[in-house]
Amino acid sequence: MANDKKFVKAITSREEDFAQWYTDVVREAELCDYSSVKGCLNYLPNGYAIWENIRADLDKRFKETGVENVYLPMLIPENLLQKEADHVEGFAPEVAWVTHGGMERLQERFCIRPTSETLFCELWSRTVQSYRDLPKVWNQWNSVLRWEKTTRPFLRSREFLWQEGHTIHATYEEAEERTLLMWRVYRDFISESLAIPYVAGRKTESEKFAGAQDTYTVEALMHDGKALQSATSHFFGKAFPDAFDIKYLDKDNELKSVYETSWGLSTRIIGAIIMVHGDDSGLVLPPRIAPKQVRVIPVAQHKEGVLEKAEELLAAVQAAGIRADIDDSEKSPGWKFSEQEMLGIPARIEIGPKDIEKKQVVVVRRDTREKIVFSMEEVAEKLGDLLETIQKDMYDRAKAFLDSHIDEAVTMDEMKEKFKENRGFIKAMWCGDEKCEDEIKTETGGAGSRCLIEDEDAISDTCIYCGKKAKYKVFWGKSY
RNA sequence: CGGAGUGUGGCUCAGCUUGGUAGAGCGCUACGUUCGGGACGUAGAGGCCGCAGGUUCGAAUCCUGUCACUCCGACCA
Repeated sequence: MANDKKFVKAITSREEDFAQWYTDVVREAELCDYSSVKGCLNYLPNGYAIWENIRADLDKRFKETGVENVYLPMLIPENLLQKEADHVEGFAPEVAWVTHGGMERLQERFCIRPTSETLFCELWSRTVQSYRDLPKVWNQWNSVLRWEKTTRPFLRSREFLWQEGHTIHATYEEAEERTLLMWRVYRDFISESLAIPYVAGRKTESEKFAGAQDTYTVEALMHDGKALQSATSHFFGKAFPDAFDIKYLDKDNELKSVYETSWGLSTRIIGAIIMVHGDDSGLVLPPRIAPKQVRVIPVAQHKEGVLEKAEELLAAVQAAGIRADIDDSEKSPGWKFSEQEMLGIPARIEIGPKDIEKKQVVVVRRDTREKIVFSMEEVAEKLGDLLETIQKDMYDRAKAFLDSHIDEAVTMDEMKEKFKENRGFIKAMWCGDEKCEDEIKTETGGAGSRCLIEDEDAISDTCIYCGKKAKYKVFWGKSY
């Protein structure tokens, strides 16, 4: 009777209904709460703490490359947004407008920023005059608003948190270098800190960011076989800055154009962490960004000395530089185990009367559920290594999953068949014609071009769809 | 924006077909017993049934309108 789980609410399994599993995890791990405004989230402590850690880690990496942080307004006058044609066209359908100030209708309406290229450019057009003012390598941590029709927590919300980096440079080469550098920073961050493997490359013409000359993407593979664009770095060339008339006087006394980049990573990445690492018991967080890395769970804590010993252990673990807490609530141990697993805390320490007697503790890994017995003295010092092992194993498992979901195809029939049996990425040749790209997406039931593959040998000479001469090798996949 | 669905204590839902003034489980509070994989007992607190009209002696229930949310598509970080 003690283990009768009839009334305990379990989350939906991943195999049964992946979308429902995702929603269950988000809710049960208390990452966020649906607000009264569609598509806007209440970030709860568990979810926001993950974002804070992502932010701290990434911000450090940015600053190591010379990035400076700034903050620009949330409102953009309509005329500014209109300045770059492709950009307006790209964002117009999904911007929200502020039309009134108090009771009075505004002469010119403001849009709530969907992104801030225009504000940065307007600022630089007034302030950049000399080659001595270059480059500008700026970033801001903020939120943006896009009036999405369909929303899902973290993956697609109307307001979302992100960072948007914007830079201008004197030369084409320098700007391009920066674009590639930030792309590198994202890839390192995502694989090293989040334990998420990826495929990466340049976007096709149709998949590029509105107004960009080149867009470089980092694509992660979710457990259901769908891709998630996890970070992007854009090279704008000088079209955008020229539209805003950003000009500087060079050493040779000539007025010259600047070259621009922008790059961003959003709270969407939290969705990737959930869908890459999570399992049927809930969230599994990579130790490096987990708000709490270890939880101490006393067993039979009412018994003489248990709680004291547990507190002692917690202090020792914290002293070793590990983010740890203790669950000394009145709940049963079983409940606490499940809770710790749901929250994705990478490891727990169980300590009860039997352990104290034997001067040991039981450490349980979240990712594998493996139980390891440590002596009381060594646990604090060995935990750090264990967390690193967990981090590495999580990456390796995800990498093995990704590798086993990458395949290639030469004919459409082969491609369609492979998308049916083994979702993920399929490599195939493409002529470069947007029509073929569209048709491939339609025929495969939604597998679009994810990115170009530019460092590998061709599979064949002809486009998989039309049979004409192939220009590109491409990763195709269904995506979020 | 198309298709489908749902709005009833904090949560999940029953009640609606056939109108009579609101229920269950979980959670919450207090006390007691428990404690190595989501414990149990007893006693409590908590809801003008999404909103606005209408029909009726009487509406959670029937009618009209409206708003919101969820899921599936098309569009997007």
